[in-house]
Amino acid sequence: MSQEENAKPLNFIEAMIEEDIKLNKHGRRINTRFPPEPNGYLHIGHAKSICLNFGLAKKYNGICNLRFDDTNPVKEDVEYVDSIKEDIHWLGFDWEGREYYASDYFLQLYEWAELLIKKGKAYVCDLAAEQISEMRGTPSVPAAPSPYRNRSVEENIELFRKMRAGEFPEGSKTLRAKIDLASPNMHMRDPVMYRIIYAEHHRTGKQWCIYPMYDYAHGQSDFKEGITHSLCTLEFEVHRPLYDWFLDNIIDDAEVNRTRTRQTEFARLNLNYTVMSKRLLLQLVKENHVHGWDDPRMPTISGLRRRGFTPESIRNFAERVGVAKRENTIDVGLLEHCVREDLNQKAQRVMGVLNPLKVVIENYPENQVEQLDAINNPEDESMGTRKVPFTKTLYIERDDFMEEPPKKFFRLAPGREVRLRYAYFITCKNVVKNDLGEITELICTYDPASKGGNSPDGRKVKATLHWVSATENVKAEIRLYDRLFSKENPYEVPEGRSFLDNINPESLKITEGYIEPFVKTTSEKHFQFERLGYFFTDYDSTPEKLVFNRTVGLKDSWSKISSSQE
RNA sequence: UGCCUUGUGGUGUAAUUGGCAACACGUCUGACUCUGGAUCAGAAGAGUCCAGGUUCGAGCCCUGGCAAGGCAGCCA
Repeated sequence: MSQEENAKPLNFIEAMIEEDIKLNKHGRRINTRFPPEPNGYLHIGHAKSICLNFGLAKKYNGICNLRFDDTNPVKEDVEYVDSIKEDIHWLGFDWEGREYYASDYFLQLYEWAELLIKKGKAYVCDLAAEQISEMRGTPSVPAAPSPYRNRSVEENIELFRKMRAGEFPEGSKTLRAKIDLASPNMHMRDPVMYRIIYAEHHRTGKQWCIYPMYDYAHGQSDFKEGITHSLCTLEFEVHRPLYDWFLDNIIDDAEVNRTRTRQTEFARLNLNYTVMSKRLLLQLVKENHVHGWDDPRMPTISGLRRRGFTPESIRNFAERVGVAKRENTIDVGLLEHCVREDLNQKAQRVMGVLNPLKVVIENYPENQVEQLDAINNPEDESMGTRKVPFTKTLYIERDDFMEEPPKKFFRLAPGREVRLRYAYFITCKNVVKNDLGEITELICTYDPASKGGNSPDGRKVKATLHWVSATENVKAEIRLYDRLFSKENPYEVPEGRSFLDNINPESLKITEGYIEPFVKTTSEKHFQFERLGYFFTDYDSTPEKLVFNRTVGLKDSWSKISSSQE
């Protein structure tokens, strides 16, 4: 551990771990786990948990397991386990072969269930789901006892074995823990441990027709793996007494129980301008509001990856949001800041014009093509330089010209001189318009002495524009992504409307752009289109048809000024 | 309604045996600049949910409120 890391304040989980280490609670052993249910794609909220669990293990010389919480075969699928593994690896973490499944422990769990039955701590209940629900009472009214609560151990064992053998129809019986019907904690009112489901499990196939509930599986799985710190989100807080109850009643060794796995809860990540629940993300996909789980507008890890986010930027983000127990909503601005910070250091610079305005340099030779030197990354000299072709007709960005420039607009205007990056100073001489009065092209002159971007007489210009040759360029499809929702809180809707009404209609704009030819010859994938933003080569991109996704725009102080002037 | 958890600048996160509330993002200045980017320098912005109490001194301790979230699936 470096001194710098040492100096950083600890979050409450780190403080707890350091205390445990000091007390030698687990013999200096630290073992965390990341326990996704394979029923959906991972999102940025999971990334926080992944960074936390794997990060803690790394920091304290421990290990972190990957464990799929696959106790509900009707919702789970291998498609999801594959994507989850890919995402974790992409984020830069490795479980080093410790890939486990709750379903690995089905037999052990079953045997422990028989143990609890024999101890008189569990019973087979014939009540239907609705009946159990009705009899459970309310937080202030105790539950009514199931009429099957006092079956003999022998009868319970026999029935439970028959459940396992497939002798009863789905939903007809459950195995319940016998705890406390009057507990103010609803989870302690004889919770269901096993239910009958005749569904094929993605790993165990048709081997089982009874499946353990989360509460009955999670703590024991942690215990089996020797997990020392079991971290989960706040909503599991009320489950902790149950987590402990099962282990307390299964394990007879007091010393083991003193030092065994313990659950600790932290607040999940929320981001504004997006939704984070798997259910809602699934709905967006199924109803085609987005183009799949990896749509670059999705807060999924695969979506962020396709958008052009880097693992480093996401890890950094997870670090900055911190870990605590209070509910929070992070500004997406922070996430965006983290990618810019990372990409600023790494991205290949390139010039591209998205909304072209034709410029003719009237005093430039007709068919001349000059190859000018351009710097690949001013933040990283080792990335070298490239050539950019300059010709008589060029494109500049329409936004970079104003016929009647307001105060503080420094760019091109009639009679004004600006620099074309890495090229020449040009002066706007004439504005050409069509019959509708729309500007169709600009007639400019250039100063041959300013080649490379500086004038020998020391003349200064106030602006530097990006540009691309109108004849020497490559066309590309540009996908301009923006926030998926136009409301900071997408759930905030008038009576009877849904979060879908808050989808930002401008979250995706597809346009065509002109990029300097270099973009076609490089193997780089992340680019900064100078003065525009960061762009990432989409999976759909081919040598014949380049496709770029806008990851995020550059910080733009002019847009602030111009919008405040309105 | 019962139980559990949480209340610190706009947003997050700190404040290690009580000792002038710190850091990041954002915002606003200014410098510099061949990206109105980056970088650098600086500023504004909370007196810690409220009310009492203990103390020389309370964000931290005590008492009483208030607010927000969670829990009543054979989901996780």
